[in-house]
Amino acid sequence: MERRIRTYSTDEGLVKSRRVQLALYAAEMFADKGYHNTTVQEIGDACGMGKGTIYHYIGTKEDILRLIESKATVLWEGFFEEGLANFDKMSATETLRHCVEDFCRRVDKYPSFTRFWYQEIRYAPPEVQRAIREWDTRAVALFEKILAKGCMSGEFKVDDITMVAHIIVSGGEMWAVKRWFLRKHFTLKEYISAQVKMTLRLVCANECIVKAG
Amino acid sequence: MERRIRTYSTDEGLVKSRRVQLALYAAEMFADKGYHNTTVQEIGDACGMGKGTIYHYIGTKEDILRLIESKATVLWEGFFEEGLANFDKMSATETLRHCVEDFCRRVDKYPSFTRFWYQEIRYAPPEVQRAIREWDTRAVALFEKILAKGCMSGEFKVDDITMVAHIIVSGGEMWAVKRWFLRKHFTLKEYISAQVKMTLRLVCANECIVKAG
Amino acid sequence: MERRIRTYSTDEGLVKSRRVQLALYAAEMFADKGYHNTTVQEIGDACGMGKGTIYHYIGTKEDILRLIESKATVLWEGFFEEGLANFDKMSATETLRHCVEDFCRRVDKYPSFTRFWYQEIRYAPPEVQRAIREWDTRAVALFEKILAKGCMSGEFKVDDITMVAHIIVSGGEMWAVKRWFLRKHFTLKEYISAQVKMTLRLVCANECIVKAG
Amino acid sequence: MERRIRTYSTDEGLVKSRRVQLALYAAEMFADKGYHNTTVQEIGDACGMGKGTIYHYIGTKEDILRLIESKATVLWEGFFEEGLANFDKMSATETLRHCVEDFCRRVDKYPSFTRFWYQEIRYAPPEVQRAIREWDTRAVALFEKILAKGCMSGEFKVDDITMVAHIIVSGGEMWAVKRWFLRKHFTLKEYISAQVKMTLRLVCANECIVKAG
DNA sequence: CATGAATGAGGTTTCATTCAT
DNA sequence: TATGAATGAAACCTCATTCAT
Repeated sequence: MERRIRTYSTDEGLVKSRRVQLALYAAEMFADKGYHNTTVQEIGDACGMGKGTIYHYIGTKEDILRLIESKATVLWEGFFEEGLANFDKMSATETLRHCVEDFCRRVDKYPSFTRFWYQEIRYAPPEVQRAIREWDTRAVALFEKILAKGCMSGEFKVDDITMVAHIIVSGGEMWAVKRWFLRKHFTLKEYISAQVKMTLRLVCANECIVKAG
Repeated sequence: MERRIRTYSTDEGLVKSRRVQLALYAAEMFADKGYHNTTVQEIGDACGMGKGTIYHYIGTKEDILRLIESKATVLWEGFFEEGLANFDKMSATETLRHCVEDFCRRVDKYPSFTRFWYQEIRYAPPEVQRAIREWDTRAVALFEKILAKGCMSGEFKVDDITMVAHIIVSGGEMWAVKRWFLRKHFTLKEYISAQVKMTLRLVCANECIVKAG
Repeated sequence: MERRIRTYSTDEGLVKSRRVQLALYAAEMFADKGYHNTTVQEIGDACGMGKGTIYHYIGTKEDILRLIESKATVLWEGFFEEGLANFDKMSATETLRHCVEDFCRRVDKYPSFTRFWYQEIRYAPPEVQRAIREWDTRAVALFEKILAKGCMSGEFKVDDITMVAHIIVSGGEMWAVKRWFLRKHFTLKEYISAQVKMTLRLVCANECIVKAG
Repeated sequence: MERRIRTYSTDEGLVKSRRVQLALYAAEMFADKGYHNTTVQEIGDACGMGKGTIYHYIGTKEDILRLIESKATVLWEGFFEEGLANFDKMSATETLRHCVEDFCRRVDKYPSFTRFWYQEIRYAPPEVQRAIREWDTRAVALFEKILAKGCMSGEFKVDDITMVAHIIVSGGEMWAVKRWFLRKHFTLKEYISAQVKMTLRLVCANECIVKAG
């Protein structure tokens, strides 16, 4: 997707590095002030680029949204692969714990990305919206797989796999989205451990007796 | 807060009704297209008001955000009171179930409010941001109270009350925020029942054995 | 063509009058300073409209070119009809004389239109280019018809009708295009009479003997 | 005029050749797309020069217009001299025929010069405008001289020498300016022969009887 | 000498807001 | 009271020009 963005430069390395710079600063600023409250000028100031320079590496302000989206690859690099890599050697419980932790840590590492996608997605062009939701869906799908395996092995007992997977993913994302609240009460470590605990409680086989339903 | 918004009209009833109209239509439109992609003109068209007329009842486009926030009272009307009203007559479990259900239904009734607050809050003036978060915090506090009571009565066993309350609230809100995903998999009824089930599982006293944490 | 131009106004009469105003002033300015040396601001100043007001009646600066083209109808109104109306009552010679005169006078009345089309046509969108050339072609065709009739009646003797028609039309247009030169040497009256004389000389039946060819 | 254009180079030969290159390519491009739709970048691409290199040989984009004008010398090289050189040996008719032909051929050889001067002259600085019109005026003057001689010798009979000279020159220029029309109907050879014929008809001594004037 | 990355002035366009009717 | 025509501030974007390499 990034390939199609206009540039006046032919130095591929430079283009790449400038775009990374732009995406990083802009994601931060968009998450903080919103896409429409951030001018190209300001982004330029933040990156130490002139307004005109920016337009050597993008064609449109909207393209910055594309850049940010394409930086998601960095954020998720290895997440989906690693999660499943050791599937055989580890128990489902271990895998789940590992993935929940990893997921939360990644969210914490680039919180602006998550906030961005919750908040600014509407201003992005449709392909970007689709792409971002795709990531989300993939994450849910990963956890579905893990849960399914755990159920088959008898480690887990889950009524609705999709629902639990969704809760896990949303739970991780909240760390970025509801920062203002969560940071007041938890450290990252605490939050992660709570998420893990909660998750395991939701899936553990010897279910507590729920009196009504 | 709404009191301070400029109006050229002296007919209080008219002011009120016009503002309700504005808030309703605008909330919808902002949730759909975003604050900055919705022009005053369009809002006027949607409400059947001329652009000029709108400015008889507000001073600034931003004021519409204030109106929307103050309409939240309608959304939450009775929620906090009812939740606690029958505290004595009902068990904590019953109260919890009731409140989770009620919460989800309210989110479902005006999804644009929730989406609005997740997505457009950044464009609102600080007092409005604070006010909106206040609602959120109040909801969390309500569930904290319920959980605390349940713990004291021995019905529940919860490690971290705040965390669970937060999960409940976020879970409800997700119904509006992740519509695009959840509607594909669940009806409102299913979602609510899953939320309730999950919640109870998280708090039930005869806990499942979690191996690590 | 004008129909498709964006406007925010619904008052059709107003739209029309504003657009006429714009077209007139802009044609003048474009002919004088060129499309690209004339800012929308300046056009606004000239018409006594604010920059923003202009954009209530057009969507794009380019649209002004469309407006100008569509004002050509006014310039040519009646030209093609009248020319042929009295075809039966008048001799071909009389008709020719009349049309040449009329053509020159029209060019003189709105010289900026002709200069515009010689000079700025390249900046106009393709449909406008086509439309303008269409007018030119129609004018040539009119003279072709007159010449053909004269030839049949024996009044004229013309080798290449198209060529002569082209010369007549270009000759008239030059009055606007080469103003800077022609005005130094001729008045409009003189120019017209010279054009007529030249034309008749080119078509008269008792041809002079051209010694070589 | 060209002398005054800034250069950072001291190698006069290089400067000259670079400028010729620039003028040729740019004239073409300006005639095709217009001065303002042609970027310095594009001119550089066309000539195989870097954008920066161009600015070693000119000071301003406008200077390219100066270069183009000064390349007109090439176009007209010999035209004025040759025309009059054999004035004594040839009849006025022969001279006239020769010059009309030569004029048309030169227009055809570098049509972009003519189109350029009809269309982009307004974007050129005043001295250039004056210079270009000077060429035009010189051409008219040349034909005036020829016509005058022919009148004196009795070969021609012309009412208004200036007018006829103007018609000849414009007629030649039209071959470049109204290409889109003329090429559909004539080859260069046909056009030239028609121009010659027409010219001779306009000046021949045993005039046809024109009934009015 | 040649290059192209960087710059910012200046243009177009949008849209919240005012104000006369 | 209701309207929408008028406005201009402020945003995006282009591109001539400079300058370090």
